[in-house]
Amino acid sequence: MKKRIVRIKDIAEKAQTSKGTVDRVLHNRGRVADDVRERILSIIKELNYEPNFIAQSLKSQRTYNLAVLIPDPDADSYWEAPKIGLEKAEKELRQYGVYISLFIFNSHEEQSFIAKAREVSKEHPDGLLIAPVFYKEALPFFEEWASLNIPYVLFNTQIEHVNPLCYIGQDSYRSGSLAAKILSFGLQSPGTVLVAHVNEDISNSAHLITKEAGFRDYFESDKHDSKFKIISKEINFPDGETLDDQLDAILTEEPQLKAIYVTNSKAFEVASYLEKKALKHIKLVGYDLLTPNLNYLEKEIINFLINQNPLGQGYWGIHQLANFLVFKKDIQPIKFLPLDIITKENLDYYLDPQ
Amino acid sequence: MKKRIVRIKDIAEKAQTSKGTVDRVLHNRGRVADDVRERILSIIKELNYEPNFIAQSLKSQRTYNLAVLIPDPDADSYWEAPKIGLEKAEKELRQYGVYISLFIFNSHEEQSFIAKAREVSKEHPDGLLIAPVFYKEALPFFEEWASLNIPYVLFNTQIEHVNPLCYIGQDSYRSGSLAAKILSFGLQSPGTVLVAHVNEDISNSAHLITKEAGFRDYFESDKHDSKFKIISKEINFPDGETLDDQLDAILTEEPQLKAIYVTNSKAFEVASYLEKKALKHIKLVGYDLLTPNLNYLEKEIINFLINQNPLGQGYWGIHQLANFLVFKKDIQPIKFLPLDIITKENLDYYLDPQ
DNA sequence: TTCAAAAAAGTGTTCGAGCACACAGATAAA
DNA sequence: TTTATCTGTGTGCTCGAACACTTTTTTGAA
Repeated sequence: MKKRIVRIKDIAEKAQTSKGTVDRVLHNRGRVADDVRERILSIIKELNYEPNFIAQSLKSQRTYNLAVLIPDPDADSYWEAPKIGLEKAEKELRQYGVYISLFIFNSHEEQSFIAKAREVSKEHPDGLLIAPVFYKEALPFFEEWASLNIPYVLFNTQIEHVNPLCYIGQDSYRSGSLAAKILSFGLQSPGTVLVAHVNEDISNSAHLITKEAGFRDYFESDKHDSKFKIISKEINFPDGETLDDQLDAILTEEPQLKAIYVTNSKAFEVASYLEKKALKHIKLVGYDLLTPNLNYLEKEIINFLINQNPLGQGYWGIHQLANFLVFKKDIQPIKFLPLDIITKENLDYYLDPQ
Repeated sequence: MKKRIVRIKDIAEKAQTSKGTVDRVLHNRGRVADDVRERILSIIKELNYEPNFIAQSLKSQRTYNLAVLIPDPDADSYWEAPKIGLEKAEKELRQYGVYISLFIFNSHEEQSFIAKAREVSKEHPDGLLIAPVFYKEALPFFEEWASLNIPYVLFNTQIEHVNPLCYIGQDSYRSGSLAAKILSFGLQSPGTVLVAHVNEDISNSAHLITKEAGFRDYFESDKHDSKFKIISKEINFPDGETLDDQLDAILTEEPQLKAIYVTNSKAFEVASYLEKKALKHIKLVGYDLLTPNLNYLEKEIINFLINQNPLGQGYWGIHQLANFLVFKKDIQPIKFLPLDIITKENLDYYLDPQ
């Protein structure tokens, strides 16, 4: 039951040498006679030596400055959750010398992003966690950070053809399929299903396209034999106005509308419309546990929400950087977070996880 | 950003005394002159001293032997997952001196449980994680362990009127409501719904009763105006036989059967029947990600599974004991794990969590 | 054979907290 | 006054790994 913990000293004794030499073998520092190196290496394997992480971190005392580049949570409350998550991770990791600096940009101004990204480069952090909402503007910086040897973790938005330490977020395609599964479970009679992209610049948001593809493919697979007509719309409206007119138009065109899938966290905008018009029979699925969404989930106007776990994204993003920098663990290049299905009945457990 | 870490030595210097004295104040060990104590205490507060946990655990070297009392995973594969979870926790906590001893009993023999529970008492572990499937037999032991000052954590089955350090598991009532919510979302036309307790001694399983209550209350709440008839049955059959006859009988009696809710992990037994008889229209919801369940989830004969997260129960059980014993944290008496809704599309993320 | 340079191996200090022990000064008992 | 006892305080070693520094051994050129 109690495995004796193996120390460097134990290895040294068994190899009839000193801890200094073992240390040199372990860290490839300095020269060691080949036969001794071999002997030590085989003993390390035999005894299954694992460095005492506690002693290691007590000694080293080094600190890790991590930068975080995210949109302003005050402007879009979606970003509050990642911030809470990464602050939680920082608290847990502080004793290992991990510190976080926030670089907050305005999610509506590319220039603000660029300015903050420049600041990050200037800071030379040991690692970076970034939500690359401005795809094109971010590209040159990825090269810059790579050449500066700053490992970066992407979250929220997956980007191809760059080489992050790791991506953290959801599998968008699966996410779309899951939404389709839920809605099709609740739909018996034939009708129309709407995929709504609300207030989102589709050209810069590949992941929404991917969600739609997952959604459509599910309904178009053999088993549904075109019982449902899938349409998709971009619905954009300025601050202070509503999407009532646009949804009115859609409903006139498609009176058989049975369900709506909102591809981002703006389901509450649609829910507000459905409530106003008392359209109880239209099923609604969306994303994210924002307060306005939760209100409509409680009223069962939104039937299900899929949790993208933004808190977890921030939390795991920092932890992945720490796993790499502090704990020297190997990092899987993609960490997909669970697609949690949330409804009124199980909501509580996802609001303040762990 | 970087707060300088405060050491005992810093406090000692500021109080113009030695670290030994500060140490005595911190641990109420030995005598210290009142004025010096006051001075040190106020400086500790002022500098916001927090002991360096890493140095602490390096020094102390003390080990914690935790006992785990669970049914045999080889006999009921449900118990494999908790075992994996607690082994994972042990691995993470080994560097803090945490060791686990397993006490495995036969889940069909009370005597085997009693024998193993006695062994636990003899071992005098520093803490205990227990799945109290034999309610009546366990009661006297809880008193014994309390008097031996062994903190114990319950998981899987919640028991009233005993005083564990904490309970880890699901809110059974909510769990039943959630199952009802899912099924009612998928049921449009009126019909009968069956609550099936498969191969389970109801008299010793309060949590299954609670699940049924949550399920019934959901359907009986105002909004459903008795569209559905809820019946419940205990279905028991010996090893090697099937429940075909009993389900045949139920279907003859209730030809309008639209959905089945299996209250434990045995949904696959019902699914096997539905597949054989090609009863595709009957919706089925059950618990737990056992391999046979997953097969039927894949085929969509089981529509949804609710994950009781047995792996997480083992994992968090050990972590709660460590939080209490090693990290001296306060423990909430109940830790409800999320009610995860699992379907074919999001299954992957729950199979090997974290 | 000698000796300096290079190679290899060994020693000792450090990180922060815990704890055993040593030691000083005060007080009391003989 | 001497000796014992009690308070209060300070010192120094320990945990395991990292790393700077020292010492020993080997090598090869004169």
